[in-house]
Amino acid sequence: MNLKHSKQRDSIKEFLKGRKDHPTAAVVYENVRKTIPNISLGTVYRNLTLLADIGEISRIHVGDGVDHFDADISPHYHFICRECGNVMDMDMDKMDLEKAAGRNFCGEIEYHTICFYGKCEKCCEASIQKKHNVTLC
Amino acid sequence: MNLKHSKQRDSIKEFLKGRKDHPTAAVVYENVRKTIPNISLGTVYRNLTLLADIGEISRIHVGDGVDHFDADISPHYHFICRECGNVMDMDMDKMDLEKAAGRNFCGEIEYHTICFYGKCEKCCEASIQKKHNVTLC
DNA sequence: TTCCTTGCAAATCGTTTGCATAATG
DNA sequence: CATTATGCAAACGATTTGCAAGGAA
Repeated sequence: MNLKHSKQRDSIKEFLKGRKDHPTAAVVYENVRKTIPNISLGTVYRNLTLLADIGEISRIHVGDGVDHFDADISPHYHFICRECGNVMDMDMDKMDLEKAAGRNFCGEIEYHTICFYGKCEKCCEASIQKKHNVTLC
Repeated sequence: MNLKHSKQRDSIKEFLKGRKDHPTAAVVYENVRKTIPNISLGTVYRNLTLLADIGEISRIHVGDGVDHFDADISPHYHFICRECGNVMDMDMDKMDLEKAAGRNFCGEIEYHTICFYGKCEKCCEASIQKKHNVTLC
């Protein structure tokens, strides 16, 4: 399978590279549409799938029923805010868990993912503000 | 909201308790149907969602596009075979990752999930058999 | 009787796909 | 030219929901 260039794919890649959050296909679509107004959702999905398949981006499952995409393919973990749904990168080293996991396991472990869930900084502040009716700086 | 008894919900719970794999709603439906032939898929979904919401079972997202359910609500990690799709429990201690994760993170971490991906024992054996055209005992 | 639960079918949501046309190399 | 990519719309699979009827407290 030989790839050919397309401005649609380039725009999708470029948009994704400029984001540190983890946009869904719908978000990618809405944004790339500003540059290429007649791009179709199908094209966005096709390219995201293709880019993920060839390893240029990664597809993230966080359990909210929607796929998220990430231009950062270096190994890292994610945090998902249960309040606002935001998906963010965790600033922590990749753990050497596969050796420990393999101790009681017959089979081949290829990789692992970790998702942390809770309340993000913004949502923590928001709930404090709401509770005490104050504005934090 | 007060719960009332129903044989449908009881059957769903009982079926789930008897399984160590992590059935999907469709699998639960197919099996509970053997006992209650006219149960509807909607009822299965409604009850699985309810049971998960009240914490009697847990809903697992492994990234295959389908929700899995688990009667074992004790903290543990999962392995997903990329060949056959099976979801199995990992026999390893829960890691104390949240302290390390919280070091560079402002916000509240409530819990975390880990999924290991690879090839399960069965699928490993199957590919060896295929490669060497032998039958392992 | 109250109101929770069900079965059924239709609706919804995210994603994929078929097809004719356009763009790339 | 051969082949890949696109837009569009229809199809799809998993899950949810509205509603009238049934069942538990």
